[in-house]
Amino acid sequence: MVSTLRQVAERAGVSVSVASRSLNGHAKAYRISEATVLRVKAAADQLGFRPSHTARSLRLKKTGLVGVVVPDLANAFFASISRTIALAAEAEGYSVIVADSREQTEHEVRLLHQLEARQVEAFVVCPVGSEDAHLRQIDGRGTPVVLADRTFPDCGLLQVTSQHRRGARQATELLTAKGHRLIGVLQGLPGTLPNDQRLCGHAEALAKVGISMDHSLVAGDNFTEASGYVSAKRLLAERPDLTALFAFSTPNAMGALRAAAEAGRSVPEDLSLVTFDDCPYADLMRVPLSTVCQDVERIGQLAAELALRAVTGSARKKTQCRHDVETRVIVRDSISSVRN
Amino acid sequence: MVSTLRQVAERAGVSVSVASRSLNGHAKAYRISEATVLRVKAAADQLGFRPSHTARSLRLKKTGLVGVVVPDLANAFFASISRTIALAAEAEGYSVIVADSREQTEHEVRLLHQLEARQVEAFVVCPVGSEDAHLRQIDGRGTPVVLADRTFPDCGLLQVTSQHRRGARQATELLTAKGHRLIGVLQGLPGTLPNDQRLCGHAEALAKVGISMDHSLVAGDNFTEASGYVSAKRLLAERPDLTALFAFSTPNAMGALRAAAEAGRSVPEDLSLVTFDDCPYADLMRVPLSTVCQDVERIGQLAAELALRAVTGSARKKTQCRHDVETRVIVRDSISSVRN
DNA sequence: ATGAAAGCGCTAACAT
DNA sequence: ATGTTAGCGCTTTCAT
Repeated sequence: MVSTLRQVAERAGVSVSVASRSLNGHAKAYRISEATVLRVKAAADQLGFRPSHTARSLRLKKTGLVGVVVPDLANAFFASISRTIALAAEAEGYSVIVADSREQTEHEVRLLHQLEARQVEAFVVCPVGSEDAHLRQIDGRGTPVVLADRTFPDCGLLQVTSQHRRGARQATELLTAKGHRLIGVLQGLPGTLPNDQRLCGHAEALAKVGISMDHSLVAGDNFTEASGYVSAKRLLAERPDLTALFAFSTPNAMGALRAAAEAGRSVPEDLSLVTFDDCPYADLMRVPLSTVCQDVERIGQLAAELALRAVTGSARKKTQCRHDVETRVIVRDSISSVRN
Repeated sequence: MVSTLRQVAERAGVSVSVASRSLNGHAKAYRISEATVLRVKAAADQLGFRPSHTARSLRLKKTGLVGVVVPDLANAFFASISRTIALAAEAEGYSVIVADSREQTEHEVRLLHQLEARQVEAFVVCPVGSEDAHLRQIDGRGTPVVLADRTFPDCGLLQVTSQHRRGARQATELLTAKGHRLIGVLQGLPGTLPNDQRLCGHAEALAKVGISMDHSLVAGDNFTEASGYVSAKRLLAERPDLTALFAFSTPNAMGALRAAAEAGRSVPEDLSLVTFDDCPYADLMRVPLSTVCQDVERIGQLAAELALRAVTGSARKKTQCRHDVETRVIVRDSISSVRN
């Protein structure tokens, strides 16, 4: 704001158009003389000229902004995703506006609209809740929306998530291989694709050892620590015969750990635990959890690419709108064999 | 972008100014009739009108943007600060652009300039390195810069940080109270105020029990896990008589934990450890660390307030440009008594 | 090789 | 009570 293009032009003794072109590297395209270009550039940095991104955005109808909306920026998973997106965006000259929806749809909607008014060119959102109408609406209105992590079944939007079913199957297999047959599930938000796919995977793994899933062994209503704690507490009380728990998120698992401690069950001796997704310093925990961890970097990277591509790219190819990133099994020592 | 104010005005059969005023609540100030206002509003949402924030920014010379630059968004501490700032900013109608400097001054400078060009109205930065010239320069150029966490001695900028000296004194006292006299220090980045103040606090606590600080017991060159690991490794090898370690950050402490394990020293039995700042799920770690933890929420909140105030507020009051947020001692069990 | 001028969408004097 | 108009700072036809 310190100085405008016009001032630069005046100082260099040229018109604003020449100044603009010189500074934007359109010099040769407009056959502007070398000398002039130099003169303009000199004037520009004498004045400490910083082109107004705002004015440019208005003129070009391109803000160079990407909106990222996550449920909780303090959660390592979302912080990491945001970071990756920020780095990827930056590499393409974009900036990222982050917004924290505090796990509430109401906020999510408000923030989305706010950012829409700021004319972000694309959204990456890790949605809360199990409704996607508002997201589809925004996308339909012209700002591409890519969903990351928490996606929805049958939703036309671009989506990046993990191989939940396969991952969950592997997780449960870790348990069944050690003889566990009575496994409690601490689920996340029902109705979301990650949750429901993990449920499928779990059922598949159980089927392999000839048992069918008992829905009374599934508890929980969100990916939060509170949900994990409450449901583990309940499950452990109602079904003391459970030998293992499968937590659908790190916070769920942490809640379970606390509930287990309170119930006097030590992990892994009296209770095995496996979780979906990892957390920093997991190996330094009292109970290093065996887990099926998501490739957060890759998810963020891919989401950023899709978002940026949707902006610059031509037609939206509906082919493969969902990307399932590979998960990785990490065996630590939260699982013990069932004693017969 | 779908529709402009002009279209709304046309549809409502009024001029753009009336439309603008009606929509912005300046109706009564301009004595616009109730009926007109209603007509305009109706037209607006029939058209799904979203005022262009870009155009408004240009006109008002106010972008409503705050730039947040942190060394590593995946680090829980910075993620948390960013979150708090985002929430506080949002409450005032501002949005936050986050940028990750990857612990490198070079990137920090580049990002800062980029955001400056975007005309963010204020910065909150957790700086990397021990140079503040570029930050002062930006502030001098008109965009208020408030430093959070990593501040610098004698730097005219607004700063929010913790009571490092007092906190460090308390941390060391936790150790000396248990009889520790040979304490290794895993420091962060020398030259930064947090680091140097913590060193002072440490020395003070030692002085209280009649010993003076031995600088050969201080190692480390950054707040990273790598620095903690390497320096702990070295210290433990060179001075096997050390009975305790004081890590200046969570990553430093985690590095120390790994180094200790490799050196065959178990914490707290063969080595006590205290750290500055906390981390999520600290109580669920194998060794729940005693710590002096920072009030991240408060730091973020205060930083956001200062930044927002600097924008809206009148003259920059130079009085008290540094805010030292209280720390809190959390005793867990990483400290044992020295056996005599 | 350079300039004049239109206009992106909005707000706020300044008229009526 | 409502309309006209001049910009905000920039890019880009369209002239010359």
